[in-house]
Amino acid sequence: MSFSDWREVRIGEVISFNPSESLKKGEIAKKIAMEQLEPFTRKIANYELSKFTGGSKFRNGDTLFARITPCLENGKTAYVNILDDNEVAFGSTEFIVMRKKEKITDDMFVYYLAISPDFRNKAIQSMTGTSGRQRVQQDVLQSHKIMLPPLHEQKAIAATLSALDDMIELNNQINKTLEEMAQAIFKSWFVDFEPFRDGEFEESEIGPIPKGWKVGMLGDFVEIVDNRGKTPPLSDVKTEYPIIDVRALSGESRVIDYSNCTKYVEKEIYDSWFRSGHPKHLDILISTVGSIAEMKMFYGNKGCIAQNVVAFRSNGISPCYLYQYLQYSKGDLLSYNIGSVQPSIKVTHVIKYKIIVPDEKTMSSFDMLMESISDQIHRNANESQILIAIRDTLLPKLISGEIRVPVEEVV
DNA sequence: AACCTGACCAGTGCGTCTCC
DNA sequence: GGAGACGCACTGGTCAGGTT
Repeated sequence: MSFSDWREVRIGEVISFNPSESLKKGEIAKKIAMEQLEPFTRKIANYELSKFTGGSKFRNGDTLFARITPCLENGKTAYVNILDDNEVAFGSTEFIVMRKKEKITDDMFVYYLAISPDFRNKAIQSMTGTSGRQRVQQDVLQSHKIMLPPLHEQKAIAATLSALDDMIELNNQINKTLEEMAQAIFKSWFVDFEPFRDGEFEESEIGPIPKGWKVGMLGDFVEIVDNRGKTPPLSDVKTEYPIIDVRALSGESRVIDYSNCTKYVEKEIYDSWFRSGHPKHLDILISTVGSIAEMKMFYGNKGCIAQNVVAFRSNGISPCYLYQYLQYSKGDLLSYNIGSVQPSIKVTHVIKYKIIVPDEKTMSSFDMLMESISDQIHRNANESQILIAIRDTLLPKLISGEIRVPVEEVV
């Protein structure tokens, strides 16, 4: 293969920016807000139906490119595929809409071009504006020159990257289903007591429970690890000891997404500074300020908890049981909010929360069931991290032609 | 050592101004 | 009059440092 069929073009010649679309004021249409874009995620998580008042307009196959700081830097770029054919939707005024040109560019290739480091860096360098609200200069992007492969090779490049994104999305979907299953089983056993219906029940301080079970305070079944409410001296470079802060606890999955961790400490600080210790495998990390009662299971053994995060280490009950219990009780935990300016919960209050503790046999069977689900979720999340790393390594090399994808010659 | 407070930065929607 | 540019306002989240 040669480069003879790749040609130098200005991006504006081969991609339409903010193509004209019409929506009447007040018309109900699908709206995709900035918050619905996840960093470096192709798929759009959600949309709402809303009256059109203004903003960017787009169709299926378009790429949405956040142009305002810090959304752009955070990689908020997405590919629209949640609309019907010929449907026009609208979104944040801070999206640049990028659309393929018929027979010149491929829509999925446009998306991968938009998330390629070269394009993103050009966009970030072009940003101007005062009061800290920097925005991309669209004309700089349009006049930026790239080497464009022929259409059939664009499709091949996009298909390669797309296959990886498909697998990542599938893993996420499987994990979502597993989480729902785990919660449904928990509810059936410990809220509705379905498997124990035929047995004897006895009164407890929070209602009837199967005979032989007990009710206790959360604090009796967990040890608490926190970091004294302070921030340790941080490392200038990425180390193997990330600080897990409130932000890292957001998201639906129980597995921490370490790409949300941006602060690290040196080994020396990790070893000496945190007097109450570090989270251990299967501890449950919970946020106590801001987005309160967000929780994750901690897998592995490296990481430090930030202030406003505490670790619950189960003591005498199964960690998976504790996790499902806390997830189910999230509403109750939120009601411990004492913050006036911003939400906050105190551990000293939360540990008084009353929980049901089943007999050992039940606990152990539940744990066996949950452990396999929990392990699978962890494995899938890990696999996704690896796929993301592969995609991010391949992407700039494919877009620039450093690595070529075999394609059928087209006559 | 734990708790509390307020400063400050980040993230986002909205309103207004300007230009075509 | 419509669309884009751009500043403002508000909320969320982090963190240092004072108080208990």
